[in-house]
Amino acid sequence: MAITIKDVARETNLAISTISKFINGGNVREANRKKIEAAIAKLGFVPNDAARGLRTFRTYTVGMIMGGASNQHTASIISETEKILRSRGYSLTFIPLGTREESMEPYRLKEYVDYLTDRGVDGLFVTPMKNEIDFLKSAREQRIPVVMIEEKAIRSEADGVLADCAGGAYEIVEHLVKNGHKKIGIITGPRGKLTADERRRGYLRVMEDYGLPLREDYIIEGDFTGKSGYEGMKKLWSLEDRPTAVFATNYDVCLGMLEAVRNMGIRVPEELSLVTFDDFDLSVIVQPRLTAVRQPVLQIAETACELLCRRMNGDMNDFPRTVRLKTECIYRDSVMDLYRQEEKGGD
Amino acid sequence: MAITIKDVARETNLAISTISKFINGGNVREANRKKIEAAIAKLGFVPNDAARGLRTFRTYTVGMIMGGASNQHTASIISETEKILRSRGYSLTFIPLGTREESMEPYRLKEYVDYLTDRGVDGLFVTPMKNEIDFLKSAREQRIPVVMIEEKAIRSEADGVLADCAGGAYEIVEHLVKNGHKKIGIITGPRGKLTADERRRGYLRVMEDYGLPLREDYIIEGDFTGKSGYEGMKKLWSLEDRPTAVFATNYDVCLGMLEAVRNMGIRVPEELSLVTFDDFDLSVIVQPRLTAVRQPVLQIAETACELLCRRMNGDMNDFPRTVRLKTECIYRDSVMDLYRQEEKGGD
DNA sequence: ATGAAAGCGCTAACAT
DNA sequence: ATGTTAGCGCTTTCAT
Repeated sequence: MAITIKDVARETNLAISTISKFINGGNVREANRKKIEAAIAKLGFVPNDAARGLRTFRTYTVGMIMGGASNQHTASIISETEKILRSRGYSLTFIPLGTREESMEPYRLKEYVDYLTDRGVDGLFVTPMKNEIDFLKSAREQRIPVVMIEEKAIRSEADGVLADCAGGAYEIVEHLVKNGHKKIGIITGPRGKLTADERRRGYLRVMEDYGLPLREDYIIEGDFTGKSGYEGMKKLWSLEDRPTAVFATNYDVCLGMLEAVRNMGIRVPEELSLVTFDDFDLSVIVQPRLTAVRQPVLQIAETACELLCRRMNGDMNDFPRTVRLKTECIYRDSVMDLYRQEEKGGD
Repeated sequence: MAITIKDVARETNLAISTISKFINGGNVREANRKKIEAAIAKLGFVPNDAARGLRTFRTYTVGMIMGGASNQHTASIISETEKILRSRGYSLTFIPLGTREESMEPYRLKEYVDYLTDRGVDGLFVTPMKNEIDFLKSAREQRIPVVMIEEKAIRSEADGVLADCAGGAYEIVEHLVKNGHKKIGIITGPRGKLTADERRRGYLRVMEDYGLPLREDYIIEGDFTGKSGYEGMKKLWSLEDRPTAVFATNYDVCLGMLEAVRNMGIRVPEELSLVTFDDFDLSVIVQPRLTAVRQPVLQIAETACELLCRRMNGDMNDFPRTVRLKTECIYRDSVMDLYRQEEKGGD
């Protein structure tokens, strides 16, 4: 950091303001442009962001508060987001939310947002596990734009980019129905969390549209943790009239569910069919390979960056905006075709 | 960011420099201390890091270049590191290396280091997938301390914190031997990568110490990717004289190996015993549960932070330092006891 | 212990 | 198009 704009000015015999202008894309005489470029290269000058930020009231930094990336899905979003942001001149200050083993630390969210807005960020990505009371307060007060990824604040105080959860859930549950399943269990996410509610809604709509009876004992209230998946599965299997298929509404729930399935020695899909939201990166090694809803992670990242950058540039045109991205169902081996089984004379 | 130190000075009728002194832990009269604290609380003053950094030539930011966190192991390190650093007043600028699906992007490492040192960081954590030529050059020139996590630069230009790989590998391979295995395959990491070389060494030492013949066809040269695990396993299984056990030297290799095992319908541990480096967070759902070497992730994070903070405070006392942390073997169900099998009259 | 003032590197308003 | 200069918020001598 020894080389400053002053050194470049001296080297080129130009005023520092001219150098500054050049750096920021202003017009300079062709001859000077070359001189400046040469000097910058020779000296290895890099603008000091702290100094620049002091004047412009910008930090060229974007904060990101997100789950601990213990799955490919989240990891891809982080990775892609960082790459795009960096290409646009922002670096990423990252605060990981607790990983699966730890507690969910739900009540820290506001603290993290405050921390980042205090330290200074030009924008913020947040993917809450659970919405806290007015956790975006400091961002709002300081007019720091926030884009929520994979979630949407109830009070529309931020933009949101998320998958079409209801649609994805609908499609995958419908797949079960089309394969002859009528007794379908679901392990849900926490009430009040939009993505959770929507996935539940997708399930409910399929049941409604196909005229299938809604059984309360098949709807397990979970909270998107592995534990709730594990216990939910146990509960479902302990029913007298067991479901023939279960829908896990996110990655962690699915993990817990699989653990229970394994512990109880349930054969999939012979005894029980399984589908899940969030594509399972380890599906290649999990027996059998899971039929799943895949979220368009790259698109989510791109859209979120695009939106946040627009906001950071002051374009609040369509605020608050909620962008929905289509999901994709990946059909694998975890669903039994009950019709075919019947033909074969099976149970 | 509207409230500045000036406002606090005005509110308290003290000089700016006194407020500054107080903020930085200097001595002020008791009465003034109270006045200042009250004013800060009332106004909600937060020091501007950009301005502060402009004077102190610090950014209060630490860079981290690390794998994309697609497994629990990496996620825990990132999460823990960020938490510790934040408690010490640093925020984390994160650059994820490519996730598993993508290319390894090995030749970008230097670019990332340059980016971070240019943007300005007080310190740097790096976990390279592969060492590039002098990728720490810019950090060295700018005297930005670097702590390598889970790796150690060949040229000792940085501190390193890593698990006792050779020891861990030794222990887990020895476990195979103790269970009667003599024909043991290994899928290695890339030559020249310290952690890879050490894990290989642990394997070799067991073979040496127990007087087991070293068979070249059992040593598969991999590169720590899932692909090499997959292909390595296929190669091993295609041998006329197959190994009875295989050692996967990292998480990704293990994943690939498991995929191959699954595709070829190999029964574990009946036909083949498996052990792996890096504890498998999904071991609960992988059939059978894998015997693995667990790295002390929390300790690694703590030690790395401790070391980097010392360096950032100018304490280069024991530089360059390499800290070794003991691993732990988790014994599960993926290893067949060949002795017991013999008694039973098995093959 | 407190205050006055210089200046970190940069941008932006204004003057040329 | 280029130069001059003030000042962003803070730390840090140097006086007092």
